[in-house]
Amino acid sequence: MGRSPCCEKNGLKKGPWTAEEDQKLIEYIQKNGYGNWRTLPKNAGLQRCGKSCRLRWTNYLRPDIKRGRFSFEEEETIIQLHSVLGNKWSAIAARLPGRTDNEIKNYWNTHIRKRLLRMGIDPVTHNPRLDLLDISSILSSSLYSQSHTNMFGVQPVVNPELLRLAASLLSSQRNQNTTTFVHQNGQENQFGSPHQVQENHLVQLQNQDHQTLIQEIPSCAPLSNYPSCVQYSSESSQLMEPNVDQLPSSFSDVNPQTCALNDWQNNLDNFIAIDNYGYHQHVSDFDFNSHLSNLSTPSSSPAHLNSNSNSTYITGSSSTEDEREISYCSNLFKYEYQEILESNAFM
DNA sequence: AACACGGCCAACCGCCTGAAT
DNA sequence: CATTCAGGCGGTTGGCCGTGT
Repeated sequence: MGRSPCCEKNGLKKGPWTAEEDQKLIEYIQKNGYGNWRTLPKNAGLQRCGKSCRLRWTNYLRPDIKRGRFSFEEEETIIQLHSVLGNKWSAIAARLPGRTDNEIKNYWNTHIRKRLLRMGIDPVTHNPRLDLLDISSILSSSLYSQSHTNMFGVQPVVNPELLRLAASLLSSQRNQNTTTFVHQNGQENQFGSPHQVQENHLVQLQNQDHQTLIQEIPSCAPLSNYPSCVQYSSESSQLMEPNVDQLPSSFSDVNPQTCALNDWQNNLDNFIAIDNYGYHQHVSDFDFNSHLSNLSTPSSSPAHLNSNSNSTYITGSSSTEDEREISYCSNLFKYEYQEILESNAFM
């Protein structure tokens, strides 16, 4: 009934491959190609099962394998694809040339997953972690304490617990498969369920009269729950739909060591930043230096916000992890912006 | 120096799918 | 239709290695 396990035979070696075994496998495949993995080990003189040979070749010995650390762009791609595809590692790997499903899976589990958890994001759903919701704390903090600070080291202007409660309530509404975004001019738009690619982004803003406004901003962004940026209307003290015409013309390319912020600097008044905890702050009020010093570990040199005649940028951390974290936050802003444009949701 | 601990990742395991018989 | 097989996939494991005590 069915097939028997391929490694059932006695005498077949398991465990780490030796250099000699690798050489035998490489030489055989270079000479004969790889077609029948079951007969390959015998023909190649290897005491391994075919499956072990195939895995060794596809995950390690293949000449087109890209070794070394994942680039920032690769990491972004993985997160984006995972938010759509889930744990379909092979499908994700198919879009990352030179990377194997095994490598991506390992990298997800050891790096990205932990990073998202640290940021309060559920790595499965890519939504804010509602398991952190504590009803009692919500009830006892209806007037949110201004002493809270967020990951950027600044005081938030909204209550994150309330945000999560609102998210929970809206989540139940979403089960009806549609949500409504109220347009600035009163027109209503309908959007699909949260698990569709057209994701909705919950935005909450507390105005100067401490009245809480809750709206949903569609973003067409798998990353819409990551630190993001939408336009803020100071006239009405309400969060309005982004006016695409007033968004920065471009965001400079970001590399792990230098994050150009000049576009932000020129448009700060038009934006409100929202981190993944739901904290809001005018971009102009963001204490980037404070945020960067928080990211820096004692063993690394502190990162700095620098300026020259052309741009403002982040530099200085000797820790690769810090650099990645810095560019991560910055690049996520960029993503949100690009996806707003691409979605045509507001046009 | 010795030990404990945790992170990382190559490799394995079990299951699934589709093709061949 | 049932069985067998090869290959693929995702989850899990075990050992290596760096770091902290």
